[in-house]
Amino acid sequence: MDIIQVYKCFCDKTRLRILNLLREGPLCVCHLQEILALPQVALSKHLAYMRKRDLILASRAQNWVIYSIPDPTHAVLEENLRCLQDCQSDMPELKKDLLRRIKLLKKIGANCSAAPEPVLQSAKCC
Amino acid sequence: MDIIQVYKCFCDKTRLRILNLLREGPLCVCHLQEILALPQVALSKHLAYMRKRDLILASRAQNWVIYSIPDPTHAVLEENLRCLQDCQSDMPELKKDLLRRIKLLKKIGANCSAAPEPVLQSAKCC
DNA sequence: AAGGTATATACCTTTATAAGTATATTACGT
DNA sequence: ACGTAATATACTTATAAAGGTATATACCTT
Repeated sequence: MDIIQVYKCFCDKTRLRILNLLREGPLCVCHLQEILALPQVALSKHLAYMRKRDLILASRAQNWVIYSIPDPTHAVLEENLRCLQDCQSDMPELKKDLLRRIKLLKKIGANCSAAPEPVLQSAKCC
Repeated sequence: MDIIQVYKCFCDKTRLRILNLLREGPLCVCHLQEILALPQVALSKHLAYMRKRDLILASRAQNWVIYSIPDPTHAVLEENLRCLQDCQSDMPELKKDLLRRIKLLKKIGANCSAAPEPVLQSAKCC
């Protein structure tokens, strides 16, 4: 992993918000979309950007794509993901996003987040 | 300090090399130039880029401008500067730059690096 | 096969960045 | 005042990135 590419991923607000969320656990695109309240295409492109640089991992589960942070990761990435926690005060969005995440997961029963490859039986996302 | 601006500074190889050097102590532009073996204008622009974002500090000493990393700095910056040490293996240039720095400082007597505002009496840089 | 939902890609436009050449600025020595 | 060294800025060009609109792909349900 190229550390410059890691920094490139971190130098955009939307990507920081995405990483901040995935740090807590996997999420499908539609949930990210709901939490971040951003257009689908914007999200999709930022996700592709980070996927291409190996910061995040996509796995398809039926109709949905679940994004997550791969487990054994680079030290720089690890450290900066950890930093995101301390940056909640610098970027109020981060804190709000996490609250919205909890709220959403409570509402839907935490399916997506709990398992990296959830078994979804209905046509409803989680 | 805006953490996104910190990451923007870190996502360029030349800037990483500059920060890696300044981490060890202040340096004037001409020494940076000698160590990094890059055109003056390139250096000057990257320094301006980081100066504008408060990552580095410029202080004039006679004919020279000494760059340094301000002392009480942001946690994210602090952490990533520290990370640079561990990234020596990821980016071999970093290690080589530090060696060239030592060599240069030995040659000139470590003037620039030792004092943030060195007293230079001759027209020779350090 | 057909239609719907979820996600990704193509294409366009605007803005940011990087690197180069030339020139300006600042401070020094004479 | 003049010349010179050190550094910064203006200008140009090329490339990357961000956001938008439209469209394509993948999978599911019927």
